[in-house]
Amino acid sequence: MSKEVLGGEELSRRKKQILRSVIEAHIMLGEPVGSKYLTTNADIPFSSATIRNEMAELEAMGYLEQPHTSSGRIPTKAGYRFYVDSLMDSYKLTASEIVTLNNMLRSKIGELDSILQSASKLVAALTNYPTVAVKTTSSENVVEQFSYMLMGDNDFLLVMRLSDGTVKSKHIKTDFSLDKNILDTLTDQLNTYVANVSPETITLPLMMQLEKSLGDAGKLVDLSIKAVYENTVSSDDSSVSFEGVGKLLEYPEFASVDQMKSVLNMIEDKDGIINIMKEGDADKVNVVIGEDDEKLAEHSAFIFRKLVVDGKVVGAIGVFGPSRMDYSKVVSTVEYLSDQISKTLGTALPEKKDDDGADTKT
Amino acid sequence: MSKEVLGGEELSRRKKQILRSVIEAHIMLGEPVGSKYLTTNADIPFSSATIRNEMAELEAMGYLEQPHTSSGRIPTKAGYRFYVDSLMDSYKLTASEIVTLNNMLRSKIGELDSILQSASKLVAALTNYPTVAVKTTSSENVVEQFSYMLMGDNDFLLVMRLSDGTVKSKHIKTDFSLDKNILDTLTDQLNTYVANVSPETITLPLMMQLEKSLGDAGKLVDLSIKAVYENTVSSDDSSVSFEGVGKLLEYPEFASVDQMKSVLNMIEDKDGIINIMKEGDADKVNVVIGEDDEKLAEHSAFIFRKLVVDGKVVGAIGVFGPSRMDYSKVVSTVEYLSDQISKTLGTALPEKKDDDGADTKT
DNA sequence: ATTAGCACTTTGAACACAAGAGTGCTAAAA
DNA sequence: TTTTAGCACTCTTGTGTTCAAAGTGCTAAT
Repeated sequence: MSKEVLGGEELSRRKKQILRSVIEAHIMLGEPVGSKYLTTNADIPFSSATIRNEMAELEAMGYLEQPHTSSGRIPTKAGYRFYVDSLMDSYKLTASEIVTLNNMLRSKIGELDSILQSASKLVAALTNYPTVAVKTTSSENVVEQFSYMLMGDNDFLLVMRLSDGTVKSKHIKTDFSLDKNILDTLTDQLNTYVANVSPETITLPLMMQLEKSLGDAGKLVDLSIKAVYENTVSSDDSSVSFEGVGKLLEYPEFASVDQMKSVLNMIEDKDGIINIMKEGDADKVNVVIGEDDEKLAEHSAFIFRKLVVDGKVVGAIGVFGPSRMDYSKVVSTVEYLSDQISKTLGTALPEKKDDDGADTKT
Repeated sequence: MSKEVLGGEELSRRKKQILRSVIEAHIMLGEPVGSKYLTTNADIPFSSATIRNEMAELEAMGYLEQPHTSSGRIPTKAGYRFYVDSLMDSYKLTASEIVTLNNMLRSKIGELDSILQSASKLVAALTNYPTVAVKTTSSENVVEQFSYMLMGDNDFLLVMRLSDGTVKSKHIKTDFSLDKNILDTLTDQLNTYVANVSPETITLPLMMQLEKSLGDAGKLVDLSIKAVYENTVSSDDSSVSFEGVGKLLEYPEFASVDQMKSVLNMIEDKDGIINIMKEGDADKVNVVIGEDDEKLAEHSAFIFRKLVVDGKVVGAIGVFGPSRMDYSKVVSTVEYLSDQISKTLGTALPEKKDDDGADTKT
């Protein structure tokens, strides 16, 4: 007769079985599930009355709830949580799903942006839930290497390779004549004194010293440092993009104007998404289940995983859906795909040379 | 008793007045407007009966329609069209609106991406309709200049400046040792033979000749040309982004699940948007009003203008809303803003040098 | 410990009904 | 000839009622 509320106490084997059946049935049907349904459709060798008793207890423990006095039970947030953490089988991706995923990766080799885009399209198609792709800009970005392209007599392009692998450039116009020598000197000095240094530590004395030592090119130091700042410190390049939001409308819990409203708000509130994702662990698939007090809207859940490349978090990929979503399939898909992406983008040199070593383009 | 259907025939002064009043009232209220409403709220010096007669004729002519036998009239697509083309006053932007717009432009000088983004946010806020920002990639993009950055002993970054001003790069790994000489030779040759050439005209013989003449660097020709292709021909960089879609829910005609569905579909169908925009004139604000047969969903309208910089269409900015949207205000806002953006982005060199010649970053 | 049975609650669909809004038309007034 | 008052008619919308279905909790029997 355990009646504790969420006491962390063990559930009997039978309770687990019933909880699990309720949740899986509810994931399938989207409707409250009653005792009778379970007796006929799940293989539980007890009568509806027994199940009713057990469900009443599961409700008291906080795993189930009733929308109103007389309808079946639906899982609470705690119920889903328990399911995800302890009850759920992990879904096996089918061979054809794996093939699809791998094809995508192979064809779009190299580019974070385009990988993210096709990955999220693909996951949306595979899971039938909308996906979110996030590209983060690490705040500790520094310029690792400078270079230039001479354009005319009076302008050139300062090219910077950042530590996250992207390449930025800045078009600089001058009021004096440029030549190869001037720019060689400039980039040499920049590579020596400014590369690999956090922009905050670039001091005025350093800059003045650089300017002096550079002669003609000195006039360009100021502009160059500005360019560095623009592309590291103040660059707000992180992007959040959605794919397949329309799919939500197929799920009755979102097919109301109010629900739609909150979803649209969420979509437009990129910071909200980023914040949720920030709090996740970097080395596993995170499952956030929404409820009243949370950042996430009620009846919705968010499954995501950060993308780690060479030890750095470069983005994340996630799936948004109703709280009754197909956790096991989504978790497996996200897990597999993000692992592969991380590997693909890693610096590991190609083992064999039949594959060209293409990589990181901006 | 003219009873032609849309005969292109002149409407009497009184009919115009009534049509206009109906449309403006409907834009305000969002509901069918009846004869009685007009007698009391618009200053039409006739009785409701007279207005009823006129409205019946306007309906026969195709400018108005009744949702059902006994409710007021609402404008048809033809009605809106006539209103936009002939009846509408142009809205005067208020001083504060102009100030807001100009501030935005000043602060974000230089960068198409970020200008588009803030512009669309601003227009969404100002008009209370969602906005669309489109960036197009001109298909005649060619690489104008090649350069490189040596990274390790076995990899380097091929840097390309494209004719649209953007800079792209590709990370290339090799299975032999690199040095400055090899890469200098490579980029020299690329600049001589491949720069400013449409990628379609790069033939195999040319490539083979290049490979031969380059010695060690020859092995890199193939990869380099591949990089050129990736970034010009097959680069699908045009982007469509929405801002403020949630606002639509405030308008009752969109506050239904079905309507939402079609809107979400539209948002996800970037090509659809691009196609609609393609057909617009480049030198004016275009107003597309949706109806059954059109590309655009019923009850919605789309107002947009292309952004022309130095004679090239680089993008577009548009406003999406219900067909009863506030045309005059939206048209004015879009017009003003897109004019200013086009000017701001034009090549005019900075007059004074107190402003650094910042430009085009990737 | 389990189950059959029953009374009870809630939902949701179907239906009827009244009120309100707006029309078209006719006949009178300007 | 043009305008308007008046009236019958239509359609929508909201409300109240009824009724069946689903599912529960509890008691008593197995």
